[in-house]
Amino acid sequence: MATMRDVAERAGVSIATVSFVVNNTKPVTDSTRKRIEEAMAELGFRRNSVARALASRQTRILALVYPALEHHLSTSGIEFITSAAREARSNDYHLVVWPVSNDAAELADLVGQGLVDGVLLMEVQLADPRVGVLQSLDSPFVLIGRTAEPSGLDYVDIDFDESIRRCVDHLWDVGHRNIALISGDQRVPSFERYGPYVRMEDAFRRIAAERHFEPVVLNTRSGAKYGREIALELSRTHPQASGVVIFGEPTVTGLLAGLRAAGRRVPDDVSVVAALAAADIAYTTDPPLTTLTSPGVELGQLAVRALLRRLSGGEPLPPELRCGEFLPGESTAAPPHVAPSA
Amino acid sequence: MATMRDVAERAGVSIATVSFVVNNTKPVTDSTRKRIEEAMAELGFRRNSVARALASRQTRILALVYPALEHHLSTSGIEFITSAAREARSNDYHLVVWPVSNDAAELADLVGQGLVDGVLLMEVQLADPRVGVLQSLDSPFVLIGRTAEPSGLDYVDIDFDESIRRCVDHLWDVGHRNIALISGDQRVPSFERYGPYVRMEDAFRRIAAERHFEPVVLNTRSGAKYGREIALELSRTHPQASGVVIFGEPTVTGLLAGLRAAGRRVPDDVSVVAALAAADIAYTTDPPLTTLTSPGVELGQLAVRALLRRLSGGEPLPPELRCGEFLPGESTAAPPHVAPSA
DNA sequence: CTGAAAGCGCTTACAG
DNA sequence: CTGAAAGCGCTTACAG
Repeated sequence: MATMRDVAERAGVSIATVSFVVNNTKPVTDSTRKRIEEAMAELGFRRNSVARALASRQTRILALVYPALEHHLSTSGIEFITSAAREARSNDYHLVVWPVSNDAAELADLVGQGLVDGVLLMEVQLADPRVGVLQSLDSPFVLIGRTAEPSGLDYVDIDFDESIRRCVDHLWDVGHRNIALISGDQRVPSFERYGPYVRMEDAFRRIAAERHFEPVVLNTRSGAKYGREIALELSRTHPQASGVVIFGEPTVTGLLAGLRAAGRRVPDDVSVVAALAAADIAYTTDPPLTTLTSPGVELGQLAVRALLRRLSGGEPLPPELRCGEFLPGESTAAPPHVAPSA
Repeated sequence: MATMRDVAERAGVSIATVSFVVNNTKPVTDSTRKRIEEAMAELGFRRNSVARALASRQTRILALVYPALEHHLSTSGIEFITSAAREARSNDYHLVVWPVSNDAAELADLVGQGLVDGVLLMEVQLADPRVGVLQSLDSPFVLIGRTAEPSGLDYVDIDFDESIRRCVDHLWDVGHRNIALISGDQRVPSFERYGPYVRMEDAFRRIAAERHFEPVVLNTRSGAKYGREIALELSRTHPQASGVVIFGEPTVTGLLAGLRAAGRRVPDDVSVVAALAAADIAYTTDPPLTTLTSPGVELGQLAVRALLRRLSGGEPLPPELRCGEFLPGESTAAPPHVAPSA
């Protein structure tokens, strides 16, 4: 591999001047720039990114941290990663994946290596020990999600309030008055005070209060298997619930299978809205699910932008909350024995 | 951040000696080792990985290359990535994600930066231009998948032959004689001569010849939507097909929805086997799918090991072909109008 | 067993 | 506009 020294020699200039044209960081006469560019082309020069990182004190590498053991990555999680990696690349950054546990020590160890300029933190808990670690190490970071008190922190997150509102509104509008939310199970260790669960439930209760209906909230672990089980529980404990908003891609497909197994027809007996799922999910189910999609792609991009802004030393970007798209399907209809409201 | 120089000063030794204990690369007396370790602890020393990379000429970073635009990452793709990242970490390596197109120039550009010690190449085509690039750049690499002529190359791949055989055997054993394979669509540009499609179809035809049945092969783009469509096409063009082996996670769920929409019962009218899907998929469908799982986790680990072996300069690891697990579900049964063979 | 020193390939004040 | 030189924080022959 040709180095800057090789290029400089061939072009008859100093390596500093080569650096100036490679990085376009100082004015250089057209003629010497041309000589240097020719030399680079002839030698097939490629700037060594490690040497640059050491000298410039920035690696142009970002880390994506997610607790892989504890949280299965959903389709939207995948979209998020791919989107973040792509946004990073288009800014000449790299993205490393750190599937570390939700444990602060390992994260501190990794950040301490000095390999990355900043960190994207996925699956944030309301009280997340990793935030303190990052702050004390003085490492720039952006949360995907947010803590209980995120003021002053950079974050992008799903707008749970608006998301749940749209799902409930849809059910309400077609006539449902007995609406249940199926959220996640906070008793699972790494999901204690898990932001999405808490925020969805809060939003749901708030909306129920506004609308004067009795909120039914069930909690289940994530996974198709558990979705199947919760379908049975719902039918047993809340047979009157005619509309269901459910979070989690694998869980909702399990729910449909479970409802069918329990002899309950969708949407004739029960209407189901899949909240924050992939758009594709409607095609995978019968009937096609009414879906509020997850804004994974958008959040991935926004998160990287916020982090890059922070790295540039510029004015931090304001937090962003995003909602997915509402895609009507065939899993929702008027409740049984009730005429839809005009 | 404390540097080796700081540690050396505090311990009253040279930085070389500090390096020897940090890397455990030369014998050091117990007493001076102890002094150095104390100094490191007191200063909270963490070795700077960028400086090490420059000096030692290895970054200990691996790249995972996948054409994100062209190929949607499936659940097993994610399992693969997470598994690879974890195996890398447990060997003190990092994994960067390069969602680059299937285009050789961009890959050459990235590798030329010298950021990574080696490359994992996903979604390999039978004639893959990226292989030549990597060879000419002299960059160690491992294929996930393989080209038409992979001899001499390091690779890990799914054992398509055995996978398809297991799926067909299962259908055959319960009495099916009209068996169809639903594979991918090679007319889609980035899937031309895509290894998995070609190999599955070849295997299927070979098995059909052995068993003396007429192989039906349909091709469809990947995605739930297309799965739905292919269900209709299958019913129209091959109504006699009583058993179906289908590849692709989103596609199979679409197929089930489409079959139901077409009024065909699973497994009473048609038996369906999901080949190389996530184990979880059975829970998401009604009936639960009979599934041959994808060995994503195992392959991720094997691929990284093969690459690390190559980097170590040791004897290359032999290629590995892996099959998933066969998980009987409820989507397969004896064909209609035919008693199962004793 | 330990140290002095060169060097990895760049960037970046500083001078001119 | 261009160059000489220090320095980023390590590793690694080479000596002793």
